[in-house]
Amino acid sequence: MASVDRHRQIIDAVRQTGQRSVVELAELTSTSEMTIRRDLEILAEQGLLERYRGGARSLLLRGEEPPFALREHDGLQEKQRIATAVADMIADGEAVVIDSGTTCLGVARALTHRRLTVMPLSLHAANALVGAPRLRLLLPGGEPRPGELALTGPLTEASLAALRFDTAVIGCCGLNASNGLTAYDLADAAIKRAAMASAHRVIAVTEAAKLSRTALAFVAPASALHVVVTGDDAPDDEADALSAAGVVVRRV
Amino acid sequence: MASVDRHRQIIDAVRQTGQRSVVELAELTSTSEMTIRRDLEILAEQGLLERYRGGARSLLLRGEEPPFALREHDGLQEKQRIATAVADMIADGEAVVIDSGTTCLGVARALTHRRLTVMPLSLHAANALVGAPRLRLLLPGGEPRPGELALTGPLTEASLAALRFDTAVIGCCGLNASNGLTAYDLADAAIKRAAMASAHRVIAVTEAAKLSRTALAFVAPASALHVVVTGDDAPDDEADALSAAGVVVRRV
DNA sequence: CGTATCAAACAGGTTTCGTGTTTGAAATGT
DNA sequence: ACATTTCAAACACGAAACCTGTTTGATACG
Repeated sequence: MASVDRHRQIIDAVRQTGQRSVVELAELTSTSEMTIRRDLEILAEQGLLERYRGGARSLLLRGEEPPFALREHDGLQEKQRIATAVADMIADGEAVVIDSGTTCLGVARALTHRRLTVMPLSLHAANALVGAPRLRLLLPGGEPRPGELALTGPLTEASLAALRFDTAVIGCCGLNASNGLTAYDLADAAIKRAAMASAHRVIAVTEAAKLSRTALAFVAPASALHVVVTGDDAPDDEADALSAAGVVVRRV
Repeated sequence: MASVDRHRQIIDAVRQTGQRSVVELAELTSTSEMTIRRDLEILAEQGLLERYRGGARSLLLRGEEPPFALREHDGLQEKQRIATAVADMIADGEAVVIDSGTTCLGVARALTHRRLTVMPLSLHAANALVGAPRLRLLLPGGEPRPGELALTGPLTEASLAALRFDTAVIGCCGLNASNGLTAYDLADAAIKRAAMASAHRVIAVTEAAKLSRTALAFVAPASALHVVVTGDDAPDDEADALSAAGVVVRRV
């Protein structure tokens, strides 16, 4: 996993100053310039940065969501704990809709060997679940957003509107009692709302860090959630505020 | 690709006599019994055969469709030629629905770098198309059938019913003038019909071998097709019969 | 026109994967 | 109950794939 670390190093360096030269990056990572060029080519392909002659500039604007490929390796343990905790809350035979995002992908993986009906809202989760023998996999229609592979659009909303689930597992980009559940992407926000409307019980999952964050698109007030599963280092005041809004907060 | 060939050898041997012992297969492939056991484990996982102590028995019944993993490596060149021929028939800007199956997967791959709106009817094709920069990818809902990953069911039909395409690329398990277009799977047949109904032009793709075959589920008469693209070793009489039904036959 | 940057090709090193062997455990048959 | 067969796990070996650095000739920029 040496190359992955270097990629992250490059991304961070480029984001820090907006742009970096190939020579700088080669020095920083103590590799050859050729390796840096190959890395930049890969990262540019993923849309993480823009290549120009002699270097690269960042495409990650402040306040924007970092891309899936990066978030996937962040806080793995916390996500794992959250995922198993959520899996324990779901009973065999239930029909579950699982939102897009890395935390929800973890939940999907934790449900692989269960006997359930599952509708994932991203192709990442769908791919993780195909072939699961006891699982009934139901895919919504829609347009997969590049990278994230989250399904959005009228087809997705129509698919959700046609179904009723026992539980919705919703990810979020920001969540707190005052601003409610928020997302970076407007289309995503609409889908989250639709998924919540189609489910009897709503479980929100989020790393502790997101409790102090608020994203662009408002999805729903905290009171619309039944359970929030988050990390064990979630601040007490936020947890209390959510509890006061009638939400069951589970820190794992 | 040595192991792939051995797997095929094993499958063929097992299907030939219904079942084979581990010792027999080890001798036949001139490998160790341990390797055979590992192979059988893999193949059993794919649902290609059933393991029992000392050997394995075939699960491929006569007249049933061989699984995706096997067909994928069959007649690669013919499929490639068909795929490029179909791609040439499609103009930039069109909206295209692409059926499931290995031949259609080839067509999807051939369209990767085009400027089109594409709705694939299988997750295999969907995965091949995500990340294509100029492509607008539209996914139908539905339940992915294991292995094939073909999307079927009411959600799929609803997605298709809501849209109108310029071209439908349809695969088939059997096709000839007298029995029309046929498929192995009933649910698949319904989807093919829905896709054809939603498209202005219908292109059927099929290896030449399938022109002399007829599968269980009737989809549509040959006259419902506008173009058939097939291999260059397609028999003249079948091609003529299709032409007589008003279909343009393209042999590549 | 000179310099910097780049992409392709080659070579070395490392890692991963597949295979074979061994060993002890489990299952089957007598 | 015992002997035999079958199996799975562990280890070791070799081949293939991958990553990286260097070289070289081409291309872009000032």
